[in-house]
Amino acid sequence: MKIDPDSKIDLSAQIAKAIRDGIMAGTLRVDERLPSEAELAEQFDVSRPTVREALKRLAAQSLIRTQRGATGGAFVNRLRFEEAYGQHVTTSTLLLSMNSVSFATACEARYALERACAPLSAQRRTADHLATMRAEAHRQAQPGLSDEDFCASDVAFHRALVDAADNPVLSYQLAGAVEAMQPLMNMITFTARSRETIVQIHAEIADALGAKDAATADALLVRLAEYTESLAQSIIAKRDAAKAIR
Amino acid sequence: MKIDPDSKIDLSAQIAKAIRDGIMAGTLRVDERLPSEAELAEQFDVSRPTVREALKRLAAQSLIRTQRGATGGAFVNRLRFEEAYGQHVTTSTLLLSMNSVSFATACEARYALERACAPLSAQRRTADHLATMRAEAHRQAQPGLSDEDFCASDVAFHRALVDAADNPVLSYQLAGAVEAMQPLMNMITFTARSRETIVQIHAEIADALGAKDAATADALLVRLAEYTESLAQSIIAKRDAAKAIR
DNA sequence: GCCAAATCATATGTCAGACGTTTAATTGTC
DNA sequence: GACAATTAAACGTCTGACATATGATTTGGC
Repeated sequence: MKIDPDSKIDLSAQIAKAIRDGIMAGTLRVDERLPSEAELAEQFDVSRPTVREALKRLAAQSLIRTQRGATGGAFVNRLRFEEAYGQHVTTSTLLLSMNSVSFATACEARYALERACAPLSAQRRTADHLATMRAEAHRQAQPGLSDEDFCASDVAFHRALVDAADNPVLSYQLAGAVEAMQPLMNMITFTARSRETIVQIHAEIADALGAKDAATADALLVRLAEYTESLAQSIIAKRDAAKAIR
Repeated sequence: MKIDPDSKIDLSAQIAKAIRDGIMAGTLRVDERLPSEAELAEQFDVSRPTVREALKRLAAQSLIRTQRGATGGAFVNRLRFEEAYGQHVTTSTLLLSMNSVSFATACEARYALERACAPLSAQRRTADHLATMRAEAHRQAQPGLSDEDFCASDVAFHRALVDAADNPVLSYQLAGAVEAMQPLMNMITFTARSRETIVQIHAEIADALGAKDAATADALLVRLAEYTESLAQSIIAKRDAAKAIR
């Protein structure tokens, strides 16, 4: 890849792209060391700060890691699911908030995806997953729990459900949909009765998965989706009514 | 957010985090202009190059955009689904290749997710979506098509299927699963007969969606998943046999 | 001869200052 | 009033330097 100094695009962006392409094409292998900043600067015929800006771009995407010292430098990073999680959730959260995605749309996507992995979860869930789900459900029944903590526990419950499918690709893709919804969920104030309903469904889902009963789990997820949706709608209705009075 | 010069972490990473937190918390709103690089340098008590490295990190995630000139500067970027697509696909592709995710695992995730949106697609598909799907299926039947082009058309077909669900959140999350599988699919050499089978199923899927028949579409996706899986397995078996001879 | 400490070399992290380029606003002229 | 020249602000890039971390080498002592 050549660098064009007269391009409209930043040199650092062009250099970052060139290196990224190399990583994606396999020219640069995992744990391989890139040339030093000084060498890269010479190769691309730019200054070291420009090279550094390019490397920081790649570091922001976890494509490389840097190490100081004598044998240091920039290394092609093995991208792991756990690392990518955070970025994916961050991006998804911002996508929802910045594009004013409705609660209904996000909710629909989330439950559609969860239902997709429910059959696999029913088949493969371990005792560990069931224990986590039951523990979170139990936690959600505690009276003193704040709305925020309730939502956090809700996310943990559903994460366990998804992870039970034992497919890292599914877990990764769903993390964006499930965790990114938390800010939207946080806008809901849960009454004691609504919590009771949710906890009840959660417990039944855990039971269904425990019995490897995919059909029941699916039906329960549908119920949960509908209930969550109706809760949100009543909140929105109340808010609109309050606004109308004002 | 305070910056700690004695921290083990790069100053530029700390500054990037501070600004990112501001964006996520809503302190910095979309299209709002950040202070100039010189002002940021003074605020965080670092040099301008350090600030610039931080800004490049954020630019790599499309969280900000920069503009030159008198009224230029760094602006909080409205993250759009279309922009985020590319990054998501890149990351997903690397996750698959760097973690040696098996074809079976990726395939399972992909079809589970596609099945999740099939009912919605059956309900909401427009004439446009159907036309795209039929056009791609027709293209896949052309004799001279290379394996690579066949796979690309396959991706286009499934993208249309997913987009037909008319839920941007679903489309976004699935893009990672569907498009990231392309390199894995490219490793399969499609015989004339296997292509015929796939094209046939594609055509039937389009018909089922045209008839708003979710159940049939779901069954067809299951068949397609199983067929794709068996194709991959026979390829792997052949390759292993060839390896055993050597 | 072997182990430990001091030294060295290398590479990243950070800084200071400067110049070029882009772009919008201002000013000046006709 | 419209158009052209000037100006100022801000990013993009470069040069050169110093600080700091860290593995490798050398040195010194036993």
